[in-house]
Amino acid sequence: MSGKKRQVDQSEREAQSLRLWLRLLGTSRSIEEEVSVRLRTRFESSLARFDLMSVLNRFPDGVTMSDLGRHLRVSGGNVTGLVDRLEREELVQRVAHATDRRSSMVVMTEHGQNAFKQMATEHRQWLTDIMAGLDMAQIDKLYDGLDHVRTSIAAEQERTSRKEAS
Amino acid sequence: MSGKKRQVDQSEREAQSLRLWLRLLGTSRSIEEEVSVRLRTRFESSLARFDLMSVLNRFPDGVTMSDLGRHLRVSGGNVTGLVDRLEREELVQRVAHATDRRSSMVVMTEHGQNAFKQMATEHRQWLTDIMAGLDMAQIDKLYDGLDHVRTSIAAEQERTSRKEAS
DNA sequence: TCCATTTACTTTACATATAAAATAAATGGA
DNA sequence: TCCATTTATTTTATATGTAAAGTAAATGGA
Repeated sequence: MSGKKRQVDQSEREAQSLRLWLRLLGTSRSIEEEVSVRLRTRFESSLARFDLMSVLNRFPDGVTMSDLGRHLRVSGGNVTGLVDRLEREELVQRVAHATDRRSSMVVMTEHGQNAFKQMATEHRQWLTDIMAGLDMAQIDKLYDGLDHVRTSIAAEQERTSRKEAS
Repeated sequence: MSGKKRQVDQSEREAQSLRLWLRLLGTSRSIEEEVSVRLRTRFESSLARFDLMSVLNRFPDGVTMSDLGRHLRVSGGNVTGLVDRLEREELVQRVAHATDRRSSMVVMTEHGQNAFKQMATEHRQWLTDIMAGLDMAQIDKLYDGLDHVRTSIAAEQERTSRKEAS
């Protein structure tokens, strides 16, 4: 009878995994949507632009286009378009690279820095408001739980890439 | 001195809320990317298409364009484009509404149903593999934690909409 | 030095997303 | 019945995303 039991467990595990994923995706999209709407209505901006400016804020000396793509985990073509539009609004600027003529360093303009500071302050408050129903212990537990998922994804990707290589 | 203590707590709460959001977003995007890549390479499909077909699978008698938009939480224009492309590949079909000439019912074709069944089976297994590092108790706890966030978002949206109305 | 290869970035074609305007049909009073 | 309003969908303009091809510069041996 233990064969049957294992089958039921496996099916239950699959159902639970799927349910967790759908809840995770739904929660994440709800917050993304809420934050997107606020960035648009308050600042005529977007998550993509805010994320890009966050990276530039962390590296005041500038970041190359390709490093931007790596930090944001998006393609080079995407970075080109985002920087083009932010540059048109004079929030960021491409600066010639000192030694590599293929490369450009992207930096925030002073206008960009001021705009980002305002956005970051409000953004922080929005997230605090959104999480207001959880106490600090719950937040910590959830954070740790998500960290387990992160580790588990990495392990699965490791398994998959090893299988593909063979 | 309790004023100072409260300030520190508040700042700590903001930092934790932001950290949780960044982890939630990162985890969700990692899985989305993993699933997207697999849907593309295995089935030449995408999350958007899979989600749309999931709704049609739940409602075998068909769903109107506007109901599709509501279920998927996307705009009408987006639904039009997705259904156009799926219809071109004969995975779904627009059928005239029985009584409302403005409306069309979208249904899956038999080809679409077969394709969806295959995708759903593998999709379920992918998520199980991705969550393989967590035991069932951890999955349940995480699910409950995310449910708290869901409730908290709803409460915040309630607060915001009440404020805007006044 | 020369050149094959790699690296950095842009361009192109396309999918997916929104908001806003357009179109057409249904609906609910006066 | 008539018409103002609402509802259902599409169209348009634009942003954001990818993959793949193209361009130009750097790099690392022979």
